[in-house]
Amino acid sequence: MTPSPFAVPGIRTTRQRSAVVEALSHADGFRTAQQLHERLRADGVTVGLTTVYRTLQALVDAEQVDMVRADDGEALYRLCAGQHHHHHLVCRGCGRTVEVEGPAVEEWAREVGVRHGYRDIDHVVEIFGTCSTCAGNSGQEGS
Amino acid sequence: MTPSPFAVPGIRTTRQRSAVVEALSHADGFRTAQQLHERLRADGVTVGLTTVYRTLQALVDAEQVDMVRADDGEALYRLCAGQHHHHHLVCRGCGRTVEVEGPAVEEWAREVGVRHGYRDIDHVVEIFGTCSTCAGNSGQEGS
DNA sequence: GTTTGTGCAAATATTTTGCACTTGA
DNA sequence: TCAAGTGCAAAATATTTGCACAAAC
Repeated sequence: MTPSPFAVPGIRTTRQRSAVVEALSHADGFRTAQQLHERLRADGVTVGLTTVYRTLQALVDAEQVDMVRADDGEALYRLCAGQHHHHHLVCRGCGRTVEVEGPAVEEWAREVGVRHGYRDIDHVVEIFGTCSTCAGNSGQEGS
Repeated sequence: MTPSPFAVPGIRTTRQRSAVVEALSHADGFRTAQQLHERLRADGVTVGLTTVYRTLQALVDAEQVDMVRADDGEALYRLCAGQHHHHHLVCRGCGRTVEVEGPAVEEWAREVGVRHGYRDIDHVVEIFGTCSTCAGNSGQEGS
C-alpha cells in the first residue's frame, strides 16, 4: 500500500521527496529551493540540492505546488492548499505568506481580457509588503 | 540643446542609451535584454550587453521602463507609455501587450495588505490570454 | 530485476561588477 | 574639465544535466 499522504501518480515515493514535501508543508509561505534545502539539512535530513530542484519541478508539473518568481528572478515554491484559485500576500522581510482571495479581481481580469478580444483568460496577482514584525525592526511600526 | 525625447534627470544622454530606448520603443511587447542587444547589433548599432543591462536598470529605476519576469525567470522589459502604475494584458500566442488600468485592483491590493498588517504595499498583476487573431488559428473557443 | 530517483560535479544562462578608457554636459 | 557612461572579461547566482550508484515497486 501507499500510506504517503502525498502520493502523486508517476512520482515514486522516496525519503527525499517526502522530506521536501514536509519542509514545504511546514513553511508558512514561499520558499526558494535553496531555503528548503538548507532547512532540510538543518533538520538533519540529507538531501541533495539537485534533488530538491527536481522534486519541486515534478511537484509543479503535478500541480501540487505553486511557483512564482521573486523580483530578482528567483523561483519561490509553495504547497497549494486547495486547487482553487487564490493569490498571495508575501512579506518582503520574512517571506510569510497569506493566501487571499479576490473575486472582484478575478472578474475584473476576465472582463478586461474579454473586452480586448482575448480568450482563455488567466492572470497572476501577487501582493508584496512588509509585515508588522519586519517593519518594527526597521524603526517603523504598524498599528 | 537636448532634443532627446527621452531625457531623464540623472541619466546622461548617450548614443547607446538612446539606441536602447529606441529599440524598446520599436518593440511591440516585452523584450529581454539579450533580445534588445541582438536587435541593436542587427541595426548596426554597437552597444555592449553590459550597457544594455545597465541602461535598462537605470530606466526601471527612473520608472521609464516596466520589468516583469518571464516564467523561466528571465527579465522582460517594456517602455511604459505613461508614468503611472498600470498592468498588462499579454497574448500567449503573439506576445502582443495591452496596457490596462484597474484602480479598483490597486485599492484592493493595498487594502488587503493593510488589513493583514503589512505596509509598503506593492503588487504585480499580469493578465494572460489568447488574442482573437491567435485564437482563430487554433480553432478553439472557450466558455 | 528493472525502472526511477539521487547526488556529485560540471555545465548553462543570466545578470552583475572591477577596472581602464571614453564621452557628454 | 571631470563625473558619468562604456565595454570587456571575469565573477556571482540560480538552475540544469551527465553519469554512476542506490532505492522503490
